[in-house]
Amino acid sequence: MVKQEIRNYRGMRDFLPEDMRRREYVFGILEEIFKAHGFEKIETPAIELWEILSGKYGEEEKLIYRFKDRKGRDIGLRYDLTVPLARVVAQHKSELTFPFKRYQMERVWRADRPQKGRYREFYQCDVDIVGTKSMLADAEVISVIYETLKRLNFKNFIIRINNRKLIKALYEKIGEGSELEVARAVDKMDKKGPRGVKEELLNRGISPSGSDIILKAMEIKDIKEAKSFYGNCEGVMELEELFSYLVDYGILEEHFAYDPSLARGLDYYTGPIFETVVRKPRIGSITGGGRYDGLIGAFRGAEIPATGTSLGVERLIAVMEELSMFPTGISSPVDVIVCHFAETKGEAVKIASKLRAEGIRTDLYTGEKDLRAQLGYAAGNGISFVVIVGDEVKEGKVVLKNLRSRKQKILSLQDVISEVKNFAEVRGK
RNA sequence: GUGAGCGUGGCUCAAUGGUAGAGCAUUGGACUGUGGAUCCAAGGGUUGGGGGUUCAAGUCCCCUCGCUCACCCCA
Repeated sequence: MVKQEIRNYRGMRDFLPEDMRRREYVFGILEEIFKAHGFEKIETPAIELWEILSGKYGEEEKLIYRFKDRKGRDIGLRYDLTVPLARVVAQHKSELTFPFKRYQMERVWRADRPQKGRYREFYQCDVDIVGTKSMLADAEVISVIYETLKRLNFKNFIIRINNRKLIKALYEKIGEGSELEVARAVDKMDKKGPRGVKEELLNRGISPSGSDIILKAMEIKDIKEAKSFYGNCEGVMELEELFSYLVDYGILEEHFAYDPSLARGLDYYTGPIFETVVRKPRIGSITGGGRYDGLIGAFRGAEIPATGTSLGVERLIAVMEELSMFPTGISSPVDVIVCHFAETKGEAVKIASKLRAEGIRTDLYTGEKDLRAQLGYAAGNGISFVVIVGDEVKEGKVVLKNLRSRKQKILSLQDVISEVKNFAEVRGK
């Protein structure tokens, strides 16, 4: 037999139990918040027909995993959850009620080169509202982002907000290059500063005077200034309305801001765009989204407006890990483990069953090692309570040992149940 | 796609161009009911792969594959 490589395909990860505990904690909170805002969950296939995916992402299209099936049909792995949503809406329009609020938490694939916080297979969590042009929908989406981050205990985050219409207006104002080139250059403000952006603009063939106008627009600090710069255009009015709602939602001003340099790479955005950044671990954006009124129309004649965001769970987790933001309570999968000796295995099974029937999360030691090793197993899994089934079982008693305090007592099964339940409840809060 | 750094037992890492090693893990034995123990012993490697320089290469050079980080772009 030829020695085979045992490894993952590049950019693909295995999630071991320890990883999954943290992941499910985050997923659970996301889902809780989505549901609390009236969003419903859907799922769509990993594979889409190529024609569904093609032409939606601009230059990003080269990062789509593309294959042929056995009959030579052109297919691809989904690149995000927004285009599949657009297909679903176009395809099942008559079965949906609008405005349609849905969330989705699934894998997406990108044939990118991996690096910190970036993988070829990763989960995205999308929340979108389809079928309304109201800025209230955009505000609702931003509120979900805000509530989620608050709930996960994020402190230093800022939701940057801009409007594609203002980038377009800026491009029309100077009438040089293309909207996309202006967007690309302006987007580098964060990393390269004004001088770097100017250089980018000049390299892209935009005149010095045009560049100066753009740089001036980049100095705009708030929506009021934007109004005097752009006039009473649609882009400004939308943002004005949006910002007033954000205040109504109670979103603190330190957590959102008008940012003229936010552009976002994807082609399909048409209105307000937003993304969340954290200062501390340098990891790029943790959420990104915006309004895409034209995308669904690309599948279906009639235009259906939509807005939404994607939350980058992988990056949320990366930040939380780096800043030790996970609560300690999620370290143990069970409340109690039942340990036993050669002569008491049968009794141990019965006791474990009774504990489980009481709704107590119970592990039963399934190995063949001695008590010392069984306690080691319990400690290694972060389990708080051990029930030791020994000779005392003849008198209807077992040993309940608390691994944290190292104290133990001989109790009846009833007393064990109430003691463990008590503890589990306290910890649950 | 571009650039940089790194590849040594399953894992973490040693080894001036001069006999490939340690710790952990694994397996067997000792230890009969209290925190992954301890003691004894064993197995495990074409130093990612290929070529070159040299009396001699884990070490130097070239190619290739892989990993990591950055750029581009993105979550």
